[in-house]
Amino acid sequence: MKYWLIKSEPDAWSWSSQVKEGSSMWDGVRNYQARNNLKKMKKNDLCFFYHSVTERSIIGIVKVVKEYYPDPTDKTGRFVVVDVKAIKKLQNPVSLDQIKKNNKLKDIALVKQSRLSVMPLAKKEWNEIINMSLNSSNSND
DNA sequence: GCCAACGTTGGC
DNA sequence: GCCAACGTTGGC
Repeated sequence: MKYWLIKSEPDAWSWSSQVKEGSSMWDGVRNYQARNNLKKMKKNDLCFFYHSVTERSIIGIVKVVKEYYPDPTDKTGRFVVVDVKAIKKLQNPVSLDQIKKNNKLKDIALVKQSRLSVMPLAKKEWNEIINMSLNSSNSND
């Protein structure tokens, strides 16, 4: 079981779209590093769903329900998608600000590589973010 | 194969 | 809305 974080601009594809659709393709990735991460995803891996730009918060959790296959929206045939399904919304969204302030999370790609849209998370980083989502008063650590 | 130019992303 | 950072493209 691996853990990931995937980003979307809520204007393009939001958490509520994901919930409404249930299981759906995670398409539109046009970056090789992100694609390579998609290819490493296994069925039942979990991903944080992050809203970029307007909200800059992790809002929910999705599960990989189908491993990678070619992205039908990509005419070059170079990129892939996975299918993901909304599992649950976080009790409290975890904002980019909170993540940046958390010393245990200072090395995650979300902070260091702000443009990467699909990134792996270590289990302890995953757990740390889960903890933060359970505790809205968690501003410092 | 290098690198300048360009386009895109995403934080601010 | 701006712009820095970064990835990609294409000319050489």
